[in-house]
Amino acid sequence: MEEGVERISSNDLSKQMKVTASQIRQDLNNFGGFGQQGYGYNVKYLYTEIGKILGLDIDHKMIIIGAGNLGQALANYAAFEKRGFILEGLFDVNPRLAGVTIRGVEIRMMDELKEFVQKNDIEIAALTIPKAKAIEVADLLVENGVKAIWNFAHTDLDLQEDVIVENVHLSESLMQLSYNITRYREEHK
Amino acid sequence: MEEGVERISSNDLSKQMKVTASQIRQDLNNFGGFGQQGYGYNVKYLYTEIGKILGLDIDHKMIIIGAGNLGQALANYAAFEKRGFILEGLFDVNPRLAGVTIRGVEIRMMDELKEFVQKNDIEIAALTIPKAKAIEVADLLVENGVKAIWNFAHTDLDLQEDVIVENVHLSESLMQLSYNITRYREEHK
DNA sequence: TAGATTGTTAATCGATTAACAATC
DNA sequence: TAGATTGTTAATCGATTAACAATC
Repeated sequence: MEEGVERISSNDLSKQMKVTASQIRQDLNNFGGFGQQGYGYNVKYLYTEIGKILGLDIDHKMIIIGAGNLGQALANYAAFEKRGFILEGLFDVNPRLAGVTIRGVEIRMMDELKEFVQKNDIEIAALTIPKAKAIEVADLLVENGVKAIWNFAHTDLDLQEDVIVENVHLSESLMQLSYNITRYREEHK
Repeated sequence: MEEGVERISSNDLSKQMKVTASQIRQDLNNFGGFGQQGYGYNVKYLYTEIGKILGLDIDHKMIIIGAGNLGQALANYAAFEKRGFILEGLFDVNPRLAGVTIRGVEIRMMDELKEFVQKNDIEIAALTIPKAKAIEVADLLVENGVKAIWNFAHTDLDLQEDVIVENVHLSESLMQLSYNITRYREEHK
């Protein structure tokens, strides 16, 4: 779309994405028929439809718990807003951060969390706090209506099954990298 | 191991990990036989062996390019050292950061990068810089001996196939979460 | 020796790929 | 109408699960 391409075939997509054309057609058809025989897929239309599948056509109110380096990094990442993720607040325990704003969003203290979540109908909470506090904060969030947790804490959360949890465990990602280095070395020695 | 458990059966592991016992045995046996009939798996031994498979028994020299919030968050995460990932340096373009240290590691300017990588035999580089610079910096790193890139930039790197790339695309993770919210809603409406 | 539990083979299941009729 | 390319069915492949003989 950025390159101004108007239509694309599953075959061309296949080359760019390094998956088979068959799989692209099969997968897209799980969600509906977005193409047209003899024509291919209209890029703009496909983009919109995939956005709908992913829920990017709807706004999601979000807060970040933990305004340390990682929390601030997330808050500064403007592209989230573009995708419908609206940052409503940041929370931390550090009183030095009270009232500081990042991209216009205020950092609040943890004792305000409960009321804030209820009043502002927060849907998603990003958890960038230490392991020790993560489980209890997650419980509090869920009790007060949060539907999904984006979990950066180095622990697994065991929440009721109607709560969506998306884990980002950076140490696992680094171990995956390390495994690939090791495997590559063994295959080439 | 943290709970002082000495031995464990594939069946008990299965319950904790939410995969079948069969799969645990099948998967472990891809890498060798780590258990003993009638006994199960020795927890400490299994931990060590999995560490070896992942390459955690060997030290990996690492640098971080980009000392913004995300780069600093990574640098502050001490648990990496424990797993053998040794942070040797941080790099940034911002002259205000020159000479600042994080956990004893100095932030250097980008013009020192090439020489530093060569002299210090850097194996892994974490890339926490904007998209626009990522591709060119990745090329420079690879030219000077870096074997693996931990890529946080919002772009895919197309490097020679002997370079290991591990992508952490946070926006994809957030879209996955959004998809799960959407899917859950559709299943329960 | 009896019981437990692995390592491994065989059976099943699901996901990927190939093929092609439908249709723009 | 001819060519292109989808949507979809059928074939293949690989991964997961079940079963059980080996053995601690």
